[in-house]
Amino acid sequence: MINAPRGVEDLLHPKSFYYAQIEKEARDFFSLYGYEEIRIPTFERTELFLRSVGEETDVGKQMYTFKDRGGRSISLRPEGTAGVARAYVEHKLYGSKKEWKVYYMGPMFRYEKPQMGRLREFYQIGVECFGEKSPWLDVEIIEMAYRFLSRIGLTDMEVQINSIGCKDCRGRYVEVLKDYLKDYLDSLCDVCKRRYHYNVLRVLDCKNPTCRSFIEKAPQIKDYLCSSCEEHFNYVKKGLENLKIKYTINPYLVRGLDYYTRTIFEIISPHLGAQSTVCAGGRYDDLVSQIGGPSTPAMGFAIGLERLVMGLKKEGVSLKTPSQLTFFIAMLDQRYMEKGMQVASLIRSTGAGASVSFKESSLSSQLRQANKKNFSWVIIIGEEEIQKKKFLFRNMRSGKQYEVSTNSIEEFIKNLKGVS
RNA sequence: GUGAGCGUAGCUCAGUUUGGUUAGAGCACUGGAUUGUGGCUCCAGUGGCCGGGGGUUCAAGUCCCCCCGCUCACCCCA
Repeated sequence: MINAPRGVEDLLHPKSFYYAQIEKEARDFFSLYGYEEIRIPTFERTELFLRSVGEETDVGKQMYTFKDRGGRSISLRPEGTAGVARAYVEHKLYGSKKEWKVYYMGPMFRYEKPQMGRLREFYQIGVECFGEKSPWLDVEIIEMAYRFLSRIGLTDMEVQINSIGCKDCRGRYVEVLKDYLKDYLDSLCDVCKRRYHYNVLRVLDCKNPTCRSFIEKAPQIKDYLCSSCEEHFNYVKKGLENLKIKYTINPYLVRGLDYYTRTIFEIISPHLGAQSTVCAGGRYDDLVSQIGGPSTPAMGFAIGLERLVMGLKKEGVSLKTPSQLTFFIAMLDQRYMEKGMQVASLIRSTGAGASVSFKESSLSSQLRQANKKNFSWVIIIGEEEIQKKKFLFRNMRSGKQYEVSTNSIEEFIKNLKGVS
């Protein structure tokens, strides 16, 4: 018995249905904002991801990386943004002066130890816009994420925003923060001691109570933003209020990567444990230049499907399967299979659903099956029906039965459709 | 990478503390009560390498060791 590798899962119904439904909704909804779908490769040159995440060493270790037969280093995409940015540069879309608005969806891969809401293969839906620096884009994108999640049915959400400034003002802030923490370095937790050196901003979201007490009194980035970053952030806040999007400013919200600039945001679904971020996004004005394109402002977000579905489940939201006219064809003997298959075929040609009972079992059992699976109608085929050249249509809601002759089946179904 | 918890029927779990005949329940499935009619009820039945291997013992689901897997948390989080 060969099991699936660690950290991957089969998506069975109803989860597969949920994913499909959410993806369908995403296509419809994002297009209302003028976004088009892009399908990017599931693997890229490793270098692309390494360059997009910066010099960070830990991150590279969490990728599925291998050499192809030509000796090139290839990695399965750990996220969507880098690939989209690469496509933007490769197709020279910056030439057209217009902003480029795209969405994508599909599996991502990270070699991590699986835990709640975190798998090695996981699904994301993402949105990116290139070539627009206006804070109003930030507002629209946050709105789009928020409204999309509401539309799917998530109600318990918290929108958190923050500005981490640009290279210049963040650089200054990092120095100030380091200077402040220097005196407490010995009291910080072991993890923060390390973070102090390689990514001091990460100290800000440490959960350790002792660290927290120092963090609460620490200087905050909002007081160190340069005037244009501050102005940008003010527009974002005002814009969100204008659209009645409730948000909280989380001064400790940070990002591990250094291509992020200015606005960053997360949408949290509480009661999802340690992995409660359903949607994370932000502005990344430095990414395109980092991977070799012309300096281009950009902003986007990604939604994690497993967490979204978990959130829906916790809230008791269920996405309804569209009610469909469905027939279950029960046979009293395998001899009538040929007839049964013909009837099923005929029914499907009218656009209604039909399932044939393949197994030989009692009529009781077949009706039980049909009931369990929520069929609205059962067609019974037995000796009597064959003799009379009529089929017995049983309505599973009312229990009423109708004799329908072979050549009036289509008409019968047509009438049913008119009613339902 | 670190730590903790768990692994018994298709599913959810009891039984493990204190070793003792043939390993249980509920749900699901199949049949019957109803010789061709579902849901409710009742009766019966199918279904287990008790995660794998080794050890202790007259005897191991139960105790000991190793391995594997799952889960949660930490780390990390694009």
